[in-house]
Amino acid sequence: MQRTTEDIIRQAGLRATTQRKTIVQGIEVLGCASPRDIETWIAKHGVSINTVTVYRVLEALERVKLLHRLRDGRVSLCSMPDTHGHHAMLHCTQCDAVTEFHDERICKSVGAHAKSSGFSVEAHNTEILGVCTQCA
Amino acid sequence: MQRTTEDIIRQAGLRATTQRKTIVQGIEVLGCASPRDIETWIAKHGVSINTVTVYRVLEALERVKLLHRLRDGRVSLCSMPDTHGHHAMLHCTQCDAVTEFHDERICKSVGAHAKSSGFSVEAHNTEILGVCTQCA
DNA sequence: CTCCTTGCAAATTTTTTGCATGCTA
DNA sequence: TAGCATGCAAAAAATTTGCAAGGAG
Repeated sequence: MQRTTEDIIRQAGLRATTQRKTIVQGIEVLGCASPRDIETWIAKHGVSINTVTVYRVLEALERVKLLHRLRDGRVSLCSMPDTHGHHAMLHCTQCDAVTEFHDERICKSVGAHAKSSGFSVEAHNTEILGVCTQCA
Repeated sequence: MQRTTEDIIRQAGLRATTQRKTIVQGIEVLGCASPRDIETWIAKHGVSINTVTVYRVLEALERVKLLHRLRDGRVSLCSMPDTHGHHAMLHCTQCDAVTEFHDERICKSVGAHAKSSGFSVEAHNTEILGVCTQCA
């Protein structure tokens, strides 16, 4: 797992520092979290990462599209950073787990609407709130 | 227009105060805006509304589903508050105009995915970033 | 007239910046 | 090593809270 996290970060073109690996793992466990949530989670698990560092790491991860920013200000890991186009996220409001999927049909629908109104699409994503099987 | 803004607020079950009407009109003009943007816009247009009031009004409008919260923390008016289910927003990154539409196909796709993974959907919306005709 | 809203003051919390030091590639 | 990353201190900005006064229905 350690290995994998490191690879993910490297492949995105970033240096795999301890802090970055830890933060990615934290988000992975939390599902989705605010900068504060992440800092707190890390603090509870032995080490400790500076608040400023958390912000800067999130900024870096976002820049290389390794994470999604949700509407409530929290972030979640992008599980398919290489897949371009639409990303849809099923976000469980109970446990905060975020499951992502790619849907070609949604892309097409969005594209059709954009085209008919002359809108040029740069990015699009869908956030779905609800309750997952575990929590139901 | 004044009349309409008032009706929109009333129909949502809120008291139509001067501040609420002004804020709704501000967001309408701005397309999408942060609490600060709204306060600034209003200040530039004669009157002045307290920062705290802006926050509380946004909170109230959100509660009755009269506005959307975007991923960058800004808000936009919901142009179809009565339509339940999916809301898709075309957000122009140049002029900040937000055009909303409802798409049954997207709903179906989302529903299909949710069903297959046992996820119970409460709400979902799509945010599309790009450039509108006016700005292209 | 009653209850919801607003404004004001002030506390909190969140986010940003500059700079010296530390650590990856 | 060279250059990016982190920590620390502190500033700036955003958001929240309590309470008295104001306004809508």
